Order: sequence, then structure tokens, then C-alpha cells
Amino acid sequence: MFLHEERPYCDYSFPLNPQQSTYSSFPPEWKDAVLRSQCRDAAKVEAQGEICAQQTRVSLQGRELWDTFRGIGTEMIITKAGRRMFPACKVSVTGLNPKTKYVLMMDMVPFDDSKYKWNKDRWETNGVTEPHLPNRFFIHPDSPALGERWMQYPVSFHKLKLTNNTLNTNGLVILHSMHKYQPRLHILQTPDPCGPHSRGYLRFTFPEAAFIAVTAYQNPQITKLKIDNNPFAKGFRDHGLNGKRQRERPVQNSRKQPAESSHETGPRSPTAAKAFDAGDGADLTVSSSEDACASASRAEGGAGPNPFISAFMRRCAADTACGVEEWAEGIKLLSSQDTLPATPYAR
DNA sequence: TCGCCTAACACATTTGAATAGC
DNA sequence: AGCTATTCAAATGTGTTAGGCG
Repeated sequence: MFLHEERPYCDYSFPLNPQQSTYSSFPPEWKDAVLRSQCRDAAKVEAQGEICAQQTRVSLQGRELWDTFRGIGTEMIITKAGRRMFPACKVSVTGLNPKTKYVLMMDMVPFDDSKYKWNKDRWETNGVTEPHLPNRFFIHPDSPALGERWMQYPVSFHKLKLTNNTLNTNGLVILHSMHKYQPRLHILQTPDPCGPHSRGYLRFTFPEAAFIAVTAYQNPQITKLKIDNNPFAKGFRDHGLNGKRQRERPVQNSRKQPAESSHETGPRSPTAAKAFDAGDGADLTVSSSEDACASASRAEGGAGPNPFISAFMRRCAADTACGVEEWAEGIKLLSSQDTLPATPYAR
């Protein structure tokens, strides 16, 4: 069960004018990424449709935990079989038409042009990024659903999985290891046969949720933070001595020694704990942090610059008889294909 | 030798079916 | 008969670790 946070939203008030700067309120280090995203997204603007007729607002939940991770340098494990994100992306949406159906999707976009490497105790750039892989969208399993449903509770993308397996056909989001990414939310209005201009499309990126994809954690502080906050990793708390192997072999000389630093940063942060506890199924309120300012960038309204989405929406536009269910099914089929068109921002 | 990746592992949580009680 | 609560096993999600690979 999800509950709305009681704290004020970190509103991203998305102006209808797509050219208006939206990154001015971001921390300076995000500005480049947001600007690049907007440049990429500025490929074209088509009919914005009903979805833009209102002030659609999106806010990332669990900000304090995200901020804690970001302060250290968020890392996300990617595996061949797919690994969930922690923290998971969870957003509150307002300003949708309650009686209109929408599809919510999420994908990952490159944060910058760099490849990274872990050098002793910090991340350093390590050459230029590899070509971005074709977009894989994670379609929220509740899609399509009425706007009132999306606005009723925060929308969690906790089932989104990341992989480095480019051959996977299971709808996982494919990433390159040692590259930095940021989540991007897509809100697509489902077609309304009665309104030819009612197919809206909005995108929101979340620079504060940027992370480096890794196959093994590099920063022990991140490992500790994950262990302290992820219930599935509870077995590694208490200096990791819960594990059988650790009990049997207490001394390990490895770069991965999260237990050693388990007390260096003190007990579980109350704010981080609170943020986590407010996660899935917990009825707690996350208090607002002082710097919890706007962080998501709004991409332009209108049809997506991503050719996949553009082509799909054109197809729907041409086929007014396309029902909502067929439309959503089409998205799912397309997103599961191996060979999607290259994105306009592929490098 | 180094950096990165993979698979197996132990442990904890989540999920869902089966059962009991009202 | 239908609903709710409880129990329990299976499935799933974690980080750890050793070893492979280029």
C-alpha cells in the first residue's frame, strides 16, 4: 500500500513552453546533463495534446535516501539476469486527467559522455562512453490506467531490472557497465478515438537519481548504505557476520569489506531509514529535507524524439480504431524487441 | 598483474497456495 | 457458502566470494 507523502512536493512545475529553461533550480552539476537531455529531446515537437493542457507534475519519492546515495556516488548492480534498482524509482504524479488512460514507462539515458573507473576511493572518468544501446522501456505493469489511479498513490518502478546482457528479451533495461545513467519517466496518453489531438507525451528525467552501472560494487560506503537500507540485504548487517562464510572466516582481506566500515559512518541514518521505511508497504511520512528542491527535468511535450515512440504514436494516429488495450499491447511488444531503432542521442 | 565479469552461495523477504476459523 | 486470518513452502531479491577472461 502506498501513501502519499505529507510533505510538500518538490514540485517540478513544468511550463507548457518547452523552450523554457527548467534546469535553473538544479544543483550545478546536473545542469549539463539536463541541458544535454533537453537538446536531445528537442529533436521535434508535435501536437502536445491534452496531457499538456494541464500542469502535470512529477516528484521523486524517497528523496532523502536518494540524496544520501547521491552524496556518496550512487552505484547500481547490473547482472546478466537483471537486477532491481535500490533505491527504486517511485514517483508521485499530479495534473493528469483523472478519466483519461495513460501508460507510464521508464528507461535510462546516459548522464554524460564519460566512462568511469573506480580509482582507490573515488570515481574518475575513463575515456568516452560506448554507444548508447537501443532504448528498452520498462512499462509499468498497471499500464494503461486512468489518471486518477496514477495520481492516487505514488507509482513505484521497483520491478524495473537492469542488465548488461544485450541479448536479453525479457524487457530488461540494458546498460553499459561503468557508465552513468539517469532514469527517465515517460507518460503517454492513450489514444482517444473521439479526439485526434489527444495523444500527449511527456518525459521527465531525474538527475538526482543518476547512478553508475557496475557489475560489482566499488565503493564500500555504497555497499554499506545498501545493506543498511535494503531489507533483502538484512543478512549482511551487523558487520556482515550473519553470513555463514563470514562466521567461518572472520578475517577477509578484500577491497569489498563493507563490514569493516559498518560503524564508520555511524548507525543507519534516521532520515535515510525514514525514507526507506516510507517505501513499499510502509505507512510513514518522509519529512522534507532542506535542499529537497526541484530535481526532475521536464522534456518537451508532444511526440517523443525517440523514433520508437514517435513511430508508435504515428501508427496510433493513423489507426484511430486502435483500442487502448491494443495500444498498450503494442508498446509492450515493441519494447520487447531486440532490434529497436537507434536513439537520436546514440553516440 | 589488473580490471571487469560471472556464477554459486547463504540469508532474508516476498508471494501465493493451502488450511483453519468465524 | 463465503470471507478473513494464519501458516508454510517456494520463489525471489540481496551482497559476498572465488575464479575466469582479456
